[in-house]
Amino acid sequence: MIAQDNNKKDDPVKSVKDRLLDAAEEFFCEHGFEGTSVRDIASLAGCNIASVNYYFGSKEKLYEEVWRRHLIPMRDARIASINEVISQTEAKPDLEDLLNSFAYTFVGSIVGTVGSLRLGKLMAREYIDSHLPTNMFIDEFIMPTITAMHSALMKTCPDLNESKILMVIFSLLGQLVHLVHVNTMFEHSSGHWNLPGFDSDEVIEHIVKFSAAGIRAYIDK
Amino acid sequence: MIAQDNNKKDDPVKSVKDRLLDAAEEFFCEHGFEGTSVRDIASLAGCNIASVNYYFGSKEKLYEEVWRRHLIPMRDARIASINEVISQTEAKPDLEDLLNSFAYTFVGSIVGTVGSLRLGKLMAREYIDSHLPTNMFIDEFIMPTITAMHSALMKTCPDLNESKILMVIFSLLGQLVHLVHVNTMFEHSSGHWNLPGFDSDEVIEHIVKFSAAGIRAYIDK
DNA sequence: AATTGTTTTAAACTCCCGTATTAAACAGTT
DNA sequence: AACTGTTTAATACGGGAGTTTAAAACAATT
Repeated sequence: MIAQDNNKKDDPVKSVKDRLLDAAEEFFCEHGFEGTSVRDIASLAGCNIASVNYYFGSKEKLYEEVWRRHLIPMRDARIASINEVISQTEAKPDLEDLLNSFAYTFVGSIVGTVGSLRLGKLMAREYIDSHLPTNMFIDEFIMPTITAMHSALMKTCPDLNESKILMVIFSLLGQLVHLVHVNTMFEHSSGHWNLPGFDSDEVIEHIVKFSAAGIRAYIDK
Repeated sequence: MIAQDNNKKDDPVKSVKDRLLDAAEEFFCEHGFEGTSVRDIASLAGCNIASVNYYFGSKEKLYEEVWRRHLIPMRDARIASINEVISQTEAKPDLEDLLNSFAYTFVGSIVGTVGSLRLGKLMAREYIDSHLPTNMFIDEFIMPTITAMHSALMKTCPDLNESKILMVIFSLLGQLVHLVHVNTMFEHSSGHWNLPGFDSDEVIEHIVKFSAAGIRAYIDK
């Protein structure tokens, strides 16, 4: 038998279905939906081409499965990190605590571990052209997170005009998404333009300070 | 001869090369590089498939040409808007003026006119998986803009620690890029989740106020 | 009018795609 | 051991991709 390099067939513990999901995730994140073939996936998973259709029915269904594996846990982790801060105390929670907790969970669930690092790219791709069922990404993922942050901010900053809350969430998300993008870009650049001293923790610390000041600009007046 | 609908063959003033560039831009923005075929482009331009290779050599080269048409003007407009503010007065320029001018130029050059609206999508796609020559996007476009903004901020906020300047530029760009992304998303959503009162001008006004406060958090201490 | 160089055309070429088919290998039960 | 349902395997199918080719159409010059 010809040796098959660079695949995951030898992993004895994972089932074919899981190996397919892992391989699909890697390829979808790296090259997008249209950019990856079921042959690529099957080859990396170390199994036959027909397995994709056998286990998932189609390439689209496999893509959706890849998403569902992480979508719900990510969303729940973010919402939980929000609720954790605002339920710690009966009194008004600290703004910096809320921002810090949310920022770390937001970025950490994407770039934290090596295995889920690529999810940032997957998210960004889905932003632009969706291959998921209609608005599943927005409705089941983005909106619940925004809603949780919305009520948390109302409790943390009672004096903040409600019409401005969406704005500050917008700014916060913009910075965090940008951080994820930059992180994923660095992963694949040839490295000749890596910014000096670009440390994720440092950037998060900055985002918290920067955003807290931005939010308070609407309060202190 | 069979009538060819929905193409631009009838435009008498534009050359085949320009029609190809227009058609390619439309398709590349809408469906991405891998998502569009040279047959689509040629059909929309109202010319033969072989014309793409005849005039541009390859699909990749055509894509690069599409970029170059807008890359340089956009970059120059942004840098000019920065320099305009800081050269208006011999004294220290106003921070809000700088941010406001840059923000409007940044967003306006992408979503301002109908014709260049799609550039937001093109940018967003290029962020994720580049089909341009290595780092052409970063080196020729992003970096010069950051550098111009860097020196402008140094002049506007002399007390701002230089190590923090990159951070605040990061935050500013993150919010602006996010605004562009959201704008492009709304363009193609089914509209059932359009945020109430999401007005670009209002958001820019917010970003300026939010960011100015964030920047001053590093100064007033 | 003939010639030359350029542009446009239709068709073919080669390659890879997602999926379907069919049979072989396997695992568990009787 | 034979049967049964599940999983893997090799292969074929129809289609679309980017590119190339060679001839036709055109334009300009002599």
